[in-house]
Amino acid sequence: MNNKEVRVRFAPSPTGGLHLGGVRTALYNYLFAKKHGGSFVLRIEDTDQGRYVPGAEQYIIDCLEWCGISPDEGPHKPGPYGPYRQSERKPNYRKFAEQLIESGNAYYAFDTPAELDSMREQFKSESNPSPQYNSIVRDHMKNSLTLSSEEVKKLLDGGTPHVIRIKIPTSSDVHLNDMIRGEVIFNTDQVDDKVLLKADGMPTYHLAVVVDDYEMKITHAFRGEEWLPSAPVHVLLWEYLGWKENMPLWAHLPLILKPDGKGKLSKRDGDRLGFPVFAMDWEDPKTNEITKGFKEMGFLPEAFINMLALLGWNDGSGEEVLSLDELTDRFSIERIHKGGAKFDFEKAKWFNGEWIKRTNNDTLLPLIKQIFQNNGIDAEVKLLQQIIPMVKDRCHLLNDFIQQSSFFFIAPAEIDTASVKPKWTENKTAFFTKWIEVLQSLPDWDAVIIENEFKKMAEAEQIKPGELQLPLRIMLVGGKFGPPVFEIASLIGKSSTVSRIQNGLQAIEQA
RNA sequence: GGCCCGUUGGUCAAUCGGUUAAGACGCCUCCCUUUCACGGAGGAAUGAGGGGUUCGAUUCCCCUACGGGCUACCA
Repeated sequence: MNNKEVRVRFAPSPTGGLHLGGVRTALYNYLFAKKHGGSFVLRIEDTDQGRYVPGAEQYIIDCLEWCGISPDEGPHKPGPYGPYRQSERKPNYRKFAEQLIESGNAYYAFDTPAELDSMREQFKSESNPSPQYNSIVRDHMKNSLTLSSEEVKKLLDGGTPHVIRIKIPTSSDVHLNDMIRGEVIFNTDQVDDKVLLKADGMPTYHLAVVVDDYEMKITHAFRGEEWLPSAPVHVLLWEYLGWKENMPLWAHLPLILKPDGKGKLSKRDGDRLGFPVFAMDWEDPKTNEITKGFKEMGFLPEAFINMLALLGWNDGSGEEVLSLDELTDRFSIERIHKGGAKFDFEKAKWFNGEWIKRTNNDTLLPLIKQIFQNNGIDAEVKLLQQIIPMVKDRCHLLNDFIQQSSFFFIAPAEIDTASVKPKWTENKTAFFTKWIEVLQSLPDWDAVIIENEFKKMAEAEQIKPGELQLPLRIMLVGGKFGPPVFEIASLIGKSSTVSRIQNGLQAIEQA
């Protein structure tokens, strides 16, 4: 770190929804940058024109903003090291690839995809199911190592499609000092001659990540563990380009795994198991298929990032509910785990419940109002202000407010008569019929008064109040849930209470 | 197949050679509540296996097993 300003980057590909793992990588970048007073850069790695998805970039920016971890520099927020889209940096890469050819660390390769296929077919064997373009194979291929310089020049001048590959040295060890994993050693005999510059002139990830990290003065590079196997290529590139001194410190993050089976979490798992995998709703522009996001599922951003931060890291204190500021304060790379963590949606919901409880009612209000609106209910603000503190403790998701309080605004569509019908008796019908009259004559409409009257009358009728309270609840809210029943009655008002009892009685009789 | 990474209850995990092996989620019981929750009190449940090193290993080393990642002109 030696006095250099900390600069980190989150470098996603704009290929679709932003995955949990991606958000966590962005989050760790953000936490680390903020903790050290550094800069957090967003770089769009759109070098694969075939996988580019329009709208994905803006979506990523929106997700980060929702999470409260917006980058300091990026395509949306120009800084001194732009442009921040690799496609716009295209002219930049070729010269470095050619510089590598110049220094003997790379070469032109003219093999067609078909020739590569047949090579793989030819070298494929029981003991080597996936042959690589390596030091042995390259001698049998069409490249500037096997062709004469005249032939190469002719091909180049003739505009023959070609790529530039790194020339991996034989039998040497590449050392990588990972901040999380310590020293990892790779033998170059296991590494293949990766393509650096594609036939379309675009760099591959391998070249682009090194060039851009260098030019953007990145000091610490976080990425998923799936990148570890290609790390030696990157280390070699830093060396060959003469930038070794400036190579960022690497941190390969553990993966987020499927809750059940094995393997890394994918969008499919979310669909299959019924929980979101993306930060926010993602609509595929091709198919118009919408994949649910945590936001729309009713998560608070504070809870979402809190849960993610703790998936693979903790501060050792045992405290789990932490704000972004607290996370920033406590974050440390040394405490990031090495092993992958299975995602647990139940725990995620618990985090959200905790955050709903500790979020101001005023902050909650517009969110809840919006959710009601989405459900076709125009919730009156004054009423909401009374309802939110009453029900927030029973909600794990913001959407739970619908189940827990929609009956304040509209009469229940369905009534759970099955819970009361078996124990229903004639005298209960009589009770409620009479009770309606009492209610109508009540001068003041107040929860305590209603409750007292209710109990008084139950006693007079010689029925246990408990036997009557559940039916009353069912009639007012539709089921066995919600806050104290007399408070509900008080809030929905006399006429609604009376009409719901009337309808309820009818429904129970008919059931 | 090869290479690399990993392995404490069902899940997230603390422990940095000596502990009755924390805590949280989930689950179960009880209390509160004649709704559902919240809250409170309890409970069941963990060091993959085998070798070393050491007075002493969950902790250090090795092997095995298991899990994962990578093995594209995708990132």
